[in-house]
Amino acid sequence: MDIVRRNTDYAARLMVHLAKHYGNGPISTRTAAAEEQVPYQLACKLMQKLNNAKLVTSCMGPKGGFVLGAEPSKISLLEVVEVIQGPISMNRCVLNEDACSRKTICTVREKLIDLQKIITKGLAAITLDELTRRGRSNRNTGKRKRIKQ
Amino acid sequence: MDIVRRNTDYAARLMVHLAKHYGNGPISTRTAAAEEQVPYQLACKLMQKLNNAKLVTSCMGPKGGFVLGAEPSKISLLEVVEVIQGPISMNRCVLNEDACSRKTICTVREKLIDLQKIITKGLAAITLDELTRRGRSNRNTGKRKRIKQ
DNA sequence: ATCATATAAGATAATATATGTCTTATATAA
DNA sequence: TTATATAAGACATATATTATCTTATATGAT
Ligand code: SF4
Ligand code: SF4
Repeated sequence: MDIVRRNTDYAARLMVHLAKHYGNGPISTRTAAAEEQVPYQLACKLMQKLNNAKLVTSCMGPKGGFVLGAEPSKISLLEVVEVIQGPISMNRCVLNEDACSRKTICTVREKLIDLQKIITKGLAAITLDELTRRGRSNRNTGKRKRIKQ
Repeated sequence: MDIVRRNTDYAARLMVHLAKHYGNGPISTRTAAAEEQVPYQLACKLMQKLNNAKLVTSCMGPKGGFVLGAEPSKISLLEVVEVIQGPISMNRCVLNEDACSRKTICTVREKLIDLQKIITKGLAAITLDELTRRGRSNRNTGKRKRIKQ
């Protein structure tokens, strides 16, 4: 099972789509879903969730659609993940204090808590803003492979 | 759904148990399962998987059981995770090159690949060895950064 | 006012995955 | 030979995710 689930991936695509068109008025779910290859009915449900969480704002009626709830640079991938699939959980004992009776004698738990923090911070650092920038977004990671032959 | 699944958690407990008794001959699954509060039949299946992966060695017959396949300091939590639940996958496109047709135009994928590497390295850095040491194993006051590249 | 378009909400079905249990076979020390 | 323990895999159950379907509601345009 993937950490980022399919629906979350769909939602991320839709959010990036909105980010790309930020400032140009509402984008209908139908067109966003079509362009981002997300099943339309599913897209509707996902947009509802995002709307409830105020990550987007709905505009009903013809010529309606959704607009980002904030600037692309203010919305992180972590927020999308948490809205769609809930918080990241390294193990059941990490979020739920009394999920495991062995908590007090367990040596693994603390390690997993540390790791979870790292993951969460990593996702929080990815903004929609940078996800709209194609090709040049990883210029400062020292990674540059992809030199065309 | 938790990143570390229940069966993996069980397996980790069993492995830590074996690590605690490393050098004292084989430990039967029955006693390990009882002490670590793992359903016996499930424990058998998990030990089989660990055995196939050479993380433990089986000794059949009475007074038999399992012994770690290597020193506790040589076995990481990552290995246990991968044997029981398969490799960590941030998203389906990360491991499976052709899981998504959008791969070439996707800005999210590279970010997730980076994150996955961090998680994997984090799990690989946790050895059974340190999981046997109880009572605040991070004596250097919680500042465990430096995940080795 | 009416209509076409688009969101809102939630029930339901279909899949996929994970977990737990059971049965039978096999190896080996005592 | 026997008691103990692993080996292997079928089977059943539980849970979670994904997809679809239906009905209701809001709103701009005609
Ligand atoms: S055994 Fe430890 S790591 Fe596993 S669920 Fe319990 S407290 Fe968490
Ligand atoms: S859209 Fe991007 S991140 Fe999502 S599965 Fe496809 S390649 Fe991976």
